[in-house]
Amino acid sequence: MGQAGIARGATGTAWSPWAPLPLAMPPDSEVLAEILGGGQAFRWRLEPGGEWSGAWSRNRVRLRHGPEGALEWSAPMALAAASGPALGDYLDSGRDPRELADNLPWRSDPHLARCIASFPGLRILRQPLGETLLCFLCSATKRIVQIKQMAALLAEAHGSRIGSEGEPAHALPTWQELAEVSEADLRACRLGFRARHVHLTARFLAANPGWLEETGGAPYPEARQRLCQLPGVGEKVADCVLLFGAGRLEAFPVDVWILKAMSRRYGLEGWKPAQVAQFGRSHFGALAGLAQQYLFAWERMWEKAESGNRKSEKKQIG
DNA sequence: TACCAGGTGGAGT
DNA sequence: ACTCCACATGGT
Repeated sequence: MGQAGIARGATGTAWSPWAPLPLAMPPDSEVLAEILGGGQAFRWRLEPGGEWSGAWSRNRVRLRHGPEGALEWSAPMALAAASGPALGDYLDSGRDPRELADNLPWRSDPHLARCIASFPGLRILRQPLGETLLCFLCSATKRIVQIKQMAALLAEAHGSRIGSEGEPAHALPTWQELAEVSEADLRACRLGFRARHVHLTARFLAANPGWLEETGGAPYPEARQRLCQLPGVGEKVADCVLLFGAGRLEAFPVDVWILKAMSRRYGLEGWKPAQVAQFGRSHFGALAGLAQQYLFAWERMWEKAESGNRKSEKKQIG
């Protein structure tokens, strides 16, 4: 594959040659895993070869580390011309994550400083608004791997094909497409009680064209309020949609991990989610959502390490 | 086997 | 306004 020309995978899909992806502060493999697989997006998977394959809108790409820690991308030949710019936009390549993080109040917040240092180059993705809404409607009381599974089933069953073959080969269904899908068929995608929310939201959005796009452009408080009118969307999901699907970095989603983090690291024991959200926006400021992602990543890493420690203790004692 | 997962909505105080 | 709980499903 070193020579010029196209690569052909085992499935027969022709992929463009690997091309460099210019990125300030490219993430190492751990941080890349946090960006693509850490709960912002649910359409990426780590292939056996070590590269990531993902899909959004009508795009499909593969991503891997090249020489010097830089990132390289490849896409199905027919889509490759559009995929480069699209991937740059998706990864917010125009911004330097170090500069963004430097505008967080880490100087007066030792825990935040520690989180930022642990995930250098962490980025907030710029995902399509509709897809972000769909995935986070599915997210309620589910683990990330399960949300990925639901998204994959929805795409396969109800999304249009992207490119020719290989995985993931289907786009997520649009809201127009979802409006034609019965609640029972959504349940068949293992959505459980979330199927009703997706179904009702789809009917609403199909009946109100432009509503979602208008919401994405509205000022934060109004956008949040509008999203919360959708069935299945509460304050947490609304904030995730605005943060990951509309680039609204002031949104501060509060899930169980952030509740733990704010309780353990900031002493906010027993605080309600709405109170924590208010605290987060005011303490972390205009980039609160970025701070949130650092806290989220750090807390999950910490708990994983903690459970690992307990296991090895048990081993030694028993 | 219980308990938990990037929660929300409705009912009852 | 606040508290409690059902809601589907799969993993530990």
